[in-house]
Amino acid sequence: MSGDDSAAEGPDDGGPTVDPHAVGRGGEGSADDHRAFWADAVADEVEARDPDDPVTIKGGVSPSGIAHLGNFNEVMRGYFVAEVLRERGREVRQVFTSDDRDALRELPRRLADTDGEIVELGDVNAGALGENLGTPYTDIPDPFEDGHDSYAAHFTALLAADAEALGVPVETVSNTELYADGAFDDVIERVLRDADAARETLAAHQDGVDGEYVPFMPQCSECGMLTQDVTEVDVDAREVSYRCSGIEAGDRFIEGCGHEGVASFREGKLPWRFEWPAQWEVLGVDFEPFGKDHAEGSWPSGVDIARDVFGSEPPVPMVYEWFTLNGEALSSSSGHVVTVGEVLGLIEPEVLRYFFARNPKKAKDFDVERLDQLVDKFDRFERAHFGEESVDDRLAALAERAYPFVVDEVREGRVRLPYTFAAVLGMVDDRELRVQLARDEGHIADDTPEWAIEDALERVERARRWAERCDNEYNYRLQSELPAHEFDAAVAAALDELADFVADGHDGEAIQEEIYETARRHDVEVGDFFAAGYRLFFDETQGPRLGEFLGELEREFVVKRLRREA
RNA sequence: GGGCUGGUAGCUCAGUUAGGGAGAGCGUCCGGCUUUUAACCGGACGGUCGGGGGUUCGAAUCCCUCCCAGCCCGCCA
Repeated sequence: MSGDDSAAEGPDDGGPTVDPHAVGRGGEGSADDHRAFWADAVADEVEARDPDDPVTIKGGVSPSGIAHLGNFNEVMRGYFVAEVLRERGREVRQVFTSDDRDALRELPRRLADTDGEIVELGDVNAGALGENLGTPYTDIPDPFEDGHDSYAAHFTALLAADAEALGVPVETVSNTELYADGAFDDVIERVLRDADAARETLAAHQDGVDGEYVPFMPQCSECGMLTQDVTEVDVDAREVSYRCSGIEAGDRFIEGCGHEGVASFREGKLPWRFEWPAQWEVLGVDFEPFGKDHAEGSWPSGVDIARDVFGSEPPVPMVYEWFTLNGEALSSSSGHVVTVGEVLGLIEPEVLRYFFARNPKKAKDFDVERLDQLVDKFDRFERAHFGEESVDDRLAALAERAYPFVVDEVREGRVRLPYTFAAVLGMVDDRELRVQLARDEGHIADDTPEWAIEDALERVERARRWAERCDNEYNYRLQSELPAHEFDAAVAAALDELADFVADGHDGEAIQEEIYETARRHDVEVGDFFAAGYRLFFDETQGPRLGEFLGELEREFVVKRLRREA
């Protein structure tokens, strides 16, 4: 049978809904079934299958390089569904497969070291890495030589650390270990014993699958490369004979060593189209979210392979749209990435979890320059949950339902400093000064508990880092040393007079007023005088509201600085 | 070329599954905080809901068509 004749075998044949686009978008039920939170709609779908406990939710990626924010869709989309199911009394196991028997096919332009810091390919031994093209990630030495067993182990460890930082209890599973332990033996046997049926099923979805096609890729015992050149299959002995002839990688071909040998089922891998449904089978997967790249190719073929070859039902699927980073596609290989570790340096974990709680069907941009907007949105979401802000019904319903899954603990009385205000506070280092400024602005009250103040100040450090990273209009620092600058006579005289005023002891509001007055008395443009003030304290021509700011600083310091003495 | 998804205000998005008021935040502008300088408050401006056609008493929402973007249609994952 040729692939073209099988168009009628759509993925919707003979089973429950497997349209991956439909799930998470709501059901076809009555108005009562309408869900404010997509994870509830997905959980409905999972429970409708009446799965055995524990319900298993899977995600997975190849550890091909930096685990970036986009990869965390695999973790976070599953996480929310897991949490919803747990709340409904289900036992849930969330696993994440590191698809680490995949072969390195391309050298990524950028990598991440043991601390998650991004480094360029040139900073590691790229030549040594390049010799491993075509070899599974678990058989490639860790380029950072930091104690991990392999390239795969290095990057998988980073991803696991990021998941933990986000507070997601996910169990990482090494695909290579599943093969090595024989977990795949039975499914591989089934595939190869009925290779014709396997071929036929796959051919319906993929061109170029002919009678020669063997759905197993042995690993060469000499050079470690994977090969597609299987010369003989011995299903009973559970081994295949092969010739190491090399594999395709991207748009080129990597030559093998030519060795001819025999590999067991544990010494190789299934091609992806079979491996994915094999994972469902072996791990008993009930739900799996995946990116839109899998929606049209791998998913429909996986459904048919699961049903026709393995005789089992595929999991509940859900397609998520991809994020962009600053308007452009994330790409591990090109290095246009941001890691969870980096992001958590800029926003709180709950804000990032909120980012993932939003509609998975819509492409979202993660715009670092405008993180303040994301944080503002989270703050609104939080206030909506506590009924502290009137919002439209939709958001209110979402906030009521989803908020508890976004935060570690639902706790009233939290203080959230507006992000840009937190960035303003980041212009000074002194903790007490930050607190005082926040009090003046009304964000902290007399009866605000200490824990809430501590939590609130966490955001200041992050907003400070954001201002520095973006080098935006909040990236000012109070200068501890007197900036070198010459002022003209009128401005100098005005500054001296303002210094006297401050020395007399006035509050911030009065100082603000006096700045205007002083400028006028000396026939200095108000704008120029402010600029002089910003120059003295920030070595810039702009800054935060100056009078109030100076009113909070140590008086002696302000006076001396205005007199250009220190 | 075929298929799938998306396109709503300057920006980021909600609303589309189930037809009925076009919305939010930010930005901008104006005003307030006793007198331009970013934090706080109020108000205004702002959209042919990608274009066109159709169904309907009524369409951002349903149907058709076209345009644009991403993805898939690899013995890649």
